[in-house]
Amino acid sequence: MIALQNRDARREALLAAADAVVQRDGASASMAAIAAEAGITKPILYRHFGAKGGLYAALAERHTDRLLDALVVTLTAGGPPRERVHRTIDTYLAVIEAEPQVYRFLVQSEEAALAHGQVRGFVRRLQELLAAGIAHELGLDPVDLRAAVWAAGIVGMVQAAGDRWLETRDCERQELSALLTELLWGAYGVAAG
Amino acid sequence: MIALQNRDARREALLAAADAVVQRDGASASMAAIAAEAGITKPILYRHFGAKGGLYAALAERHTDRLLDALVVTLTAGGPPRERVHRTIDTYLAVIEAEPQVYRFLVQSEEAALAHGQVRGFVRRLQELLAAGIAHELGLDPVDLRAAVWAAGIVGMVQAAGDRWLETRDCERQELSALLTELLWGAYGVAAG
DNA sequence: CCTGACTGTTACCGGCGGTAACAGTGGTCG
DNA sequence: CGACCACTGTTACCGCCGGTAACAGTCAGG
Repeated sequence: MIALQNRDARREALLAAADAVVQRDGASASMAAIAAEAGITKPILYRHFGAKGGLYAALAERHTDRLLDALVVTLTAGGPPRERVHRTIDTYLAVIEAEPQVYRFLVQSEEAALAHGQVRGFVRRLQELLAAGIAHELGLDPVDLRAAVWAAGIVGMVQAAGDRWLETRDCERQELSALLTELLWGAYGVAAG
Repeated sequence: MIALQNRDARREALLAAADAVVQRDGASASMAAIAAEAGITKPILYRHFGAKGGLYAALAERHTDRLLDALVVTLTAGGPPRERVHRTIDTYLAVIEAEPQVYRFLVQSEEAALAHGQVRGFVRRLQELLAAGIAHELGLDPVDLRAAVWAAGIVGMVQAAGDRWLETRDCERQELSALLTELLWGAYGVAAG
């Protein structure tokens, strides 16, 4: 039975079409639009992905895996902690700069976050990844409260600043990542006293 | 003409009904459900608020004004900067703890954020408020890039950590606000080296 | 040639946001 | 008094969405 082989290829093609539509229309892409982009009709989409959440989950997984891999690379690279953090923040910003529509889809779309109950939200996975890194670096238990809270806070910090930057574009990317690294290293506390 | 007087009272009643439905059903409250809660039908809602975004904007404004007022009070209170920041974070957490549904509505609802193009998103207003505070405290220009970026980052940090905490509830509120204040004062940088 | 699995379609369902068009009601004028 | 008018309220509809049932073509294997 060669159907299974074609099935996977088809699934990839459908995901590519969905990706194109999301990049064009934003997170409000409708199933009919995605089906039209792929040159087919809605029921085929539903046969492949179940509900809309399934498609969104599969779509999100592709991008999150890519981004998380890139972040792991920079996070686990050598060098002093501060430079490593700076490079990691910059990597994140570079990705959201290159594909803002995809990024908005990952972060804002409720469907992607609540998808299938299986693929957790992109932000959640990022927090967990960073929490593990922090716990390892500080010699804490992997499920330490401090590591988890700080990871969530740092992810939110970079994400919110990145959101704002995508809309204002009022500085160079390097400058933004430098400012955030400073903030993370206590520059605000020092300046405020 | 006493209609105008009644109009405002009616508007308040409708907002109260919408508030009740949102608190019960979350951000996915439908216009029909809100109308039913108020004992009327949909077109009346639309006559008062235009589109759904208008209602959501009005609803958001109520809560944001209350919350922003509370935050301004703690932010502008006396005391050393670190204690002030700690108290402000704790105020924010207390509010989202007391009314998580309202909070989710304010932060997650796209309608509230994009509402009418007029009432900007709650998060945006919070960022601007904090940016002004930081710029004032550090003696910077009110539109200084550093203040804007840091404000956005800090708001995102507290919000993300608060989100996570609402779901896990794995510590006391005071502990969480203390951890976030530490992070803001550079504890992570110090620990990481 | 018939059966059955697979791929594809059309046509529908219920629910949503939003609106048009009409019905009741009570003041204000000639 | 009746004609008018502004206002409040309703029902009934539109188009779009996510999701699905039911049917049509195609092709392998007995």
